[in-house]
Amino acid sequence: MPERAPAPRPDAPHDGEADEVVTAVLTASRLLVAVSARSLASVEETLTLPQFRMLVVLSTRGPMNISRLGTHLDVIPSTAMRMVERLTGAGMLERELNPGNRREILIRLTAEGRRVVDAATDRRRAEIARIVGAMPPAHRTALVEALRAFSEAGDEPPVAEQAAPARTGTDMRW
Amino acid sequence: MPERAPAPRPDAPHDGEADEVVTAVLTASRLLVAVSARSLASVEETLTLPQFRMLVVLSTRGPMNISRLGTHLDVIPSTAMRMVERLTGAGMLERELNPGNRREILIRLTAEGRRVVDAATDRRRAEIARIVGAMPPAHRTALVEALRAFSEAGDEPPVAEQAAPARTGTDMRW
DNA sequence: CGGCATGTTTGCATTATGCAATACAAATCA
DNA sequence: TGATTTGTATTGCATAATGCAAACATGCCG
Repeated sequence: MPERAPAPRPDAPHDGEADEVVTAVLTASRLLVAVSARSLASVEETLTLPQFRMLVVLSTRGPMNISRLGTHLDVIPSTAMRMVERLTGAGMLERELNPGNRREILIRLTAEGRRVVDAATDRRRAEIARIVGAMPPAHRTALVEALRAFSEAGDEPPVAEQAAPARTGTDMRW
Repeated sequence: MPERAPAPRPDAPHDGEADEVVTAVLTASRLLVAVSARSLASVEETLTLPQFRMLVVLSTRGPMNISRLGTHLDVIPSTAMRMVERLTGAGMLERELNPGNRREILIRLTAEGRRVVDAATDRRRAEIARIVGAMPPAHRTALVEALRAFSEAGDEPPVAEQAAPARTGTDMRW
């Protein structure tokens, strides 16, 4: 392993307070992942997380071709291809020949696919809402603002070293 | 300890404020997962996320047998078995025959395995710290408290099977 | 038309996973 | 103590997710 020096290090290594924040974030992120997995499992036992992500992309962005679909999921076309085949076989997707361009094929959700997405999404939001509901109300508002600030701060393109698409063990990126 | 609702309603009401919180949480969670994937990829291209999780479990909980290891990762023994084989082949794990009980085998990290875990963990904490550092300081403290309340509200482990946190806190797992 | 770019498929290899069956070892029972 | 049951590890078999490279198909240009 190349001990490549990490480019971004704009902050002091061991600041007690910063450590506290980082730990809080990491802990919360673990909970969030667990919630997602649970919600999905409760709706569709046979659906994997990558498959669910594909349905979600099609649901929120509308029909698109295999390559673009793969791009949204950070996988190469061949992977997207096989996933589409499986989900088509499961009745959740359908392929539509694009009349204007015969080398592209539009992939779209079927009614069944949309049903699954909606059910899982509702379930996840409900689970998160349940957890939030168990928080002291004062913390709820603080959470919204703090998370917004956090998301905003993290939105910036990852400093340097963005070039590599970074090999994908990257599952569960709902 | 906050007044965590003893009987959380299984169905959450969809009032505007709750929706806001849920949306903020979902948005932040996407960012967190992306950060995790990036950090791992930047340290070890050949390591998958499940493999990394296995190393982390062994790092934070110490050596254990295949079955328990699988339990911590939510996979069945055969899956854990094969993962151990691969990671052993990669020089990150080693098997130790248990003298007191010949039907169990202890799996432990090698120095190389520990190095990988530490590097990836440091990298991830650094990335999060970078994001947090870009937040207004006032929001930082609010974030800690709010996330703690959130994690606590959602911490409903089936059993209390967590031993004392062996090392430097933060058993963030993946 | 001929080459280049864009998209889709296939072939091949590896990892992750679950289920079922097997092989041992330890514990329990009759 | 010998037979049965239980706990672990391991192997066989099957499917999904992935990447890379190569084979095709189609659209565009000069």
